Amino acid sequence: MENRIEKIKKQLHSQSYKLTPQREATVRVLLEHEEDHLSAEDVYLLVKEKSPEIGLATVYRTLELLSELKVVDKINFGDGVSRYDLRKEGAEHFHHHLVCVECGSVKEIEEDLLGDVEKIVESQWEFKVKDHRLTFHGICKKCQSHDDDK
Amino acid sequence: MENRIEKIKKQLHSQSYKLTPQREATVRVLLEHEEDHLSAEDVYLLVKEKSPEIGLATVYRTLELLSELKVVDKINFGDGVSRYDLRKEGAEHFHHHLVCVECGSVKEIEEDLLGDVEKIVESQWEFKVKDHRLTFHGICKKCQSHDDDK
DNA sequence: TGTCAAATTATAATTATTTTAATTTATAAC
DNA sequence: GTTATAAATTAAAATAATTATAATTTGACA
Repeated sequence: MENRIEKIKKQLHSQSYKLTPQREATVRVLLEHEEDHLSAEDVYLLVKEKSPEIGLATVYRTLELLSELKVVDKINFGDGVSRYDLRKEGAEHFHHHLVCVECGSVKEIEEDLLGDVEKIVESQWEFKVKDHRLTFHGICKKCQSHDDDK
Repeated sequence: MENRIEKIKKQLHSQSYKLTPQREATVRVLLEHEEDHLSAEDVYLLVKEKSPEIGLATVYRTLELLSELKVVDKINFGDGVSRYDLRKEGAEHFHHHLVCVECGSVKEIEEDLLGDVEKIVESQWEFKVKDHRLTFHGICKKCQSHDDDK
């Protein structure tokens, strides 16, 4: 964990930003909840447990900054809140998501399934792809088996 | 155009909703701007030109209703506003989007490029796919040629 | 150590959307 | 056709998410 913070610190410094205590606290929360898809408010409340003096606006600014540096990805599942995910180390692409419409759980797919599709888009629509967002809405494994009970 | 309105009317009736004048005016605006990706506010302003007495809340409720009936798709490009797209007639799937990060233009791909990917997701993650959202962020053809000028 | 820029805080403002309560409209029973 | 009933609409207020503002603090460095 510490070395990932070190890395992020260097990334910030390379763009002449500093890793302030508030920013560090925010990053730590993100690291501790890598599996979740936290909203800004979620992050704020978690950071507040450790550093009660932090302000919500700072969390927003920090997340925005981390998003610009591609340390986190800002996603929107259409529920009106932005969520922030740490990019996996070395991950080039934005990972995909499986959102269950029954229980609301969100699972991540880290594999890049879009290689071929991107090639098609680039050649057929002459569109230079920089990034992508892919979300599937459906029913997760768990809910499928629950449905059997009925 | 009229027969598409007829169809939507029937769809509403089948769920015991009515096609009120306000709803009809809203649908007409959507039909007239099929290529665009209008926000609720955009729709409201356009509807207002023809039916100045309509309220914003009604537009929201109508769009929400149409979205439930799968007449329109509600999308979010991450800019903080929800946008509403009429589903193409008979279109089973949610179409894909190409968002240009330079000029902000949005292009639609109606072809479904995800057939294979969905199969993989269904078998490998045991996730029953109902719908998907796929957006590419990148540089559109026009902006690519502009960049050459520099 | 004093100075300057960057960062933070608390608060207010803004934007998008939803809710509420009152009113209108349409549907259907009589 | 009136009257009762439910659905839909309006205008206004409320809420939720996010951003901007102004004052203050922090930290790097001359």
